[in-house]
Amino acid sequence: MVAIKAPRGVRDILPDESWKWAYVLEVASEVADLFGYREVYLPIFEDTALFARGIGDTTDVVEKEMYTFTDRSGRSLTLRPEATASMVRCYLEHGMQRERQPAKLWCSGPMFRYERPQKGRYRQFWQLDFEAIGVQDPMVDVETVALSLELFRRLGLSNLEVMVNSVGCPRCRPTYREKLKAYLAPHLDELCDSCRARFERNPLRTLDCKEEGCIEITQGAPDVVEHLCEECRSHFDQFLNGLEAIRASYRLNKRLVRGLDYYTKTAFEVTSGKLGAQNAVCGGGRYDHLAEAIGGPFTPGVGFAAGIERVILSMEEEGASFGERPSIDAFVVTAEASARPKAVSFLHELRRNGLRCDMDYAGKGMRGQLKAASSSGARFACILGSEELSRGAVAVKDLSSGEQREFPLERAAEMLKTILQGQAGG
RNA sequence: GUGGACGUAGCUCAACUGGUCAGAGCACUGGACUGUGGCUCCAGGGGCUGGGGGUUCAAGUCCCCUCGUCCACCCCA
Repeated sequence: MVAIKAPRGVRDILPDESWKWAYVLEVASEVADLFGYREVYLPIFEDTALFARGIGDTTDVVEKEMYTFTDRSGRSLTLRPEATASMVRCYLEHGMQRERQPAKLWCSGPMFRYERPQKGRYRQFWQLDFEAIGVQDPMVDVETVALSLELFRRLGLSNLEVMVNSVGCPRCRPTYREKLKAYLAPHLDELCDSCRARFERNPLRTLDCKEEGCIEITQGAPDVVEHLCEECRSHFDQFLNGLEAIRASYRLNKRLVRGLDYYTKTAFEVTSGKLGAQNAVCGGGRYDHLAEAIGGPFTPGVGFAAGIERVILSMEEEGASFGERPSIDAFVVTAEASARPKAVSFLHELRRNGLRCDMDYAGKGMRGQLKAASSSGARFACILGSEELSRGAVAVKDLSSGEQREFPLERAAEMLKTILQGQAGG
């Protein structure tokens, strides 16, 4: 038993799993390239005010889920709960408005939220984050959705549902908000506790409630989409037309209200039918006033984040491929311990030729070394025996067929490389 | 933060109503096979039964606390 264990809600990604992560990140990187998104590496902690102002201080994330601490100089810092605010901060800080717009950026990395852990929900979790900052064109919203769908398509996810909605803007939302409140007011005592609390602070969120009673009440509530201002209405129509144009199947979900304050106009979420309660595999939308909230000039933007843990869980549930699991080409074996220096130099030679290989360092006998070769998954065992060495040769055994041949020691690396490349090529 | 289930070797799990119950399989190590793996057989290492307290002649088994996991709520990725 180890004395100190990993804190609650965080976990180690072990080798049996890490190669799957590498695959997802590789595919994400390819798709980013394909869509013209450039990668950035952002800090994992930021000034607390960035999130408090950017995300909104009445949101659950800011109110009760942040890992906030004071550093030695007394500054309040917070482990990022999401990446969008950081991305916009990065854009503003580096004056990217001077470049061609929109700035299309992506990043990946861990996010932190203090929540009760659950399947697909951790306190440290990884996201892929894609943001297009600087323009209001609804076609960018379409491209954002298209990017997420292409990413999931390449990852082999099929059991997905895309939900879209528009949450309006600071011009039309207040009007709608009042209409909604007026509608809800007479039913106030029938709503659940949390919805009563939402009524004042964020009435739109009552639409998102899963309580039977609340769902029933909100059934007849005024419709967000019906109350959009002309600009939002037009934006939403163009967005939906764009989705039709790329033949994306989506579902209009009038109850889709994102939990972060900065969303305007487009909101969307992709859910996986293969997950449990935490089934959102990606979520995002437009945030035209986020930059202003954090002290910058008006800077529209749209983007989304995908949860890597959930993507991988869904892929496993759907039996999707993670590409080829890394393995070894050759395992070097010595018959006598005296040949070990020779083995080390041979191993080095193989590696210089690009062959993935290994040898035993645990002092096993020849039999044990071959067992190790076998369980390592190596294609070949290269056996350095005194007889072979005396003729300047190495015995190369194909571990799947059992066939064994002798190669001249100084040409073995090259010959093995040729054999392996020949197979890779066809 | 709320509710429920659970916590025995690295992993998957046994141990009737508290009484040789601390075990098996897999994995690991070694051997049968003194220079040839995968199969088989044999042997071995490894657990203060998550931690702490209590009840009892006796607790893995009952009670309390705590930590953690899982599921759901909440919320979201």
